[in-house]
Amino acid sequence: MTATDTNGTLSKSQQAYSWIRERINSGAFVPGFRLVLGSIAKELGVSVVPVREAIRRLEAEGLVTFERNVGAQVAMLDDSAYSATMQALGIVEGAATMLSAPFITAADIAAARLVNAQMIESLEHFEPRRFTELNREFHSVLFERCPNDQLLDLVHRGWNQMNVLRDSTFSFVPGRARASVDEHEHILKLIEDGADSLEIEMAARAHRTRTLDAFAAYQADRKRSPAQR
Amino acid sequence: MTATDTNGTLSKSQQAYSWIRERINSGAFVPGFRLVLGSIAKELGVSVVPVREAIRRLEAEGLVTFERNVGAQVAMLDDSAYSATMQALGIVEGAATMLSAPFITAADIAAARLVNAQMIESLEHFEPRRFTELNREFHSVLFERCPNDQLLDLVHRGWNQMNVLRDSTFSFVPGRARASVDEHEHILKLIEDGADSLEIEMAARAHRTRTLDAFAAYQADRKRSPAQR
DNA sequence: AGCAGAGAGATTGTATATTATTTGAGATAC
DNA sequence: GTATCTCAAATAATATACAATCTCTCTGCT
Repeated sequence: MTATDTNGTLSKSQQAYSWIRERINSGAFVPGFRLVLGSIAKELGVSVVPVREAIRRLEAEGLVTFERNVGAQVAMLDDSAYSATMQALGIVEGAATMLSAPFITAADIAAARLVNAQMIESLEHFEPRRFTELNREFHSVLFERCPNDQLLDLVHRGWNQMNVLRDSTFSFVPGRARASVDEHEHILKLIEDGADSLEIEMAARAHRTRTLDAFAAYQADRKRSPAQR
Repeated sequence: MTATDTNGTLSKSQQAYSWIRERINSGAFVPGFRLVLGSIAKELGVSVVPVREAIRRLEAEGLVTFERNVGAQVAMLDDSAYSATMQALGIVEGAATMLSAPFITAADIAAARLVNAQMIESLEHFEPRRFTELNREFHSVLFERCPNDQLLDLVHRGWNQMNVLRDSTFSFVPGRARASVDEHEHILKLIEDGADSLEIEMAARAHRTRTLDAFAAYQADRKRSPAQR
């Protein structure tokens, strides 16, 4: 019964939601792109109401901004918002990792190491998108077993918000990639050794803090010489 | 009320949103209450679409649950969801307090102490709702100066979700109230003394953890003797 | 060059039809 | 006689089409 309700009959608003979300995530709708209700409705072959509802939902998730009587556009995080999101994600994700730790199996760790190895490989021919994918896959192992659904939800939200603007910023420090991979291994080791929960949490958080610092440095550098990117 | 500031022209969906939200917060719409689109629309004198949008927004905030072709009802957190929310809130709020600490002024601390004193007073003639109000007011001082808006938003979300079900659960441990007030003072003192940021964070988090423990104990007790409450 | 007004385009809201779910009555089987 | 299954009617959500309101832009006049 619940199996069949999600199958063929998918509510049009949900359909619209998935459709738009897909485009945002794939980068077809870049940050700042204006989402016109009528156009989307016509393209999807539905009315404007479901589209509107879908957009409202995306707004609540922070993927879309909405202005009264003006319309919606794909969220565009400026540098400061990006930093804030990253910091918040670090806090939430660190806690989720800490809570997950007792439930992470040896198999999980092995899988994570495999992903990490792929990340190292991918450094040869660096492709930002692929690296980001792998990165998310790795981190998933760290927090997916978190027994607190509420917290886990916050983590997912944070990741999604980061994804919104990744095209414009994720390649900001190629030099950071290598260090990132090493930190991954460090965190894995802590979990494997059954380290103190606070230590695990802070290691996971620091992993983001360092990215944040690298970003700030890059940002300052970019300001100094805006020409050569 | 902040009611008439941006209004004059207040979008009907926003109007509906505020109206429903008000009722939920005031307890007029108790957890589990069924929100029928048509009825609300008629009572507000608007069409069903704005109401629907308002409810979708409340759903995104976690205050309302929505089921396809069935309808909406005020969210009802069971014990486990309540615990999870509380734990997540503790984590997020603890971090927010930690980040706020450097910006908290002597005046802020004085104000917080005043609120705390009122909480002690209110213990004489204990009124759960008043106590909850004061509690939120106190905690606001601790995290409102948080420079990270994203994180602050998560804190607010958490508090609102707690509010949804407070009527049914907040009076669960009157004995906890006194300890809570003492912990408040402890946190204030740490901030005042410029304690280590991690120490502040963990003190703030522990404040919630203890409430959580008390709740678990109460829960177990209730299971043992469900008759006498 | 700068301001005013008209018009196009997009959002917001209403009325209405459609679709899905639930509920209750009646009939049949045990 | 009770229980269960089926079918129909009511109820409520979902989607469409239409109307009205607002915003932004482009053009023309001073």
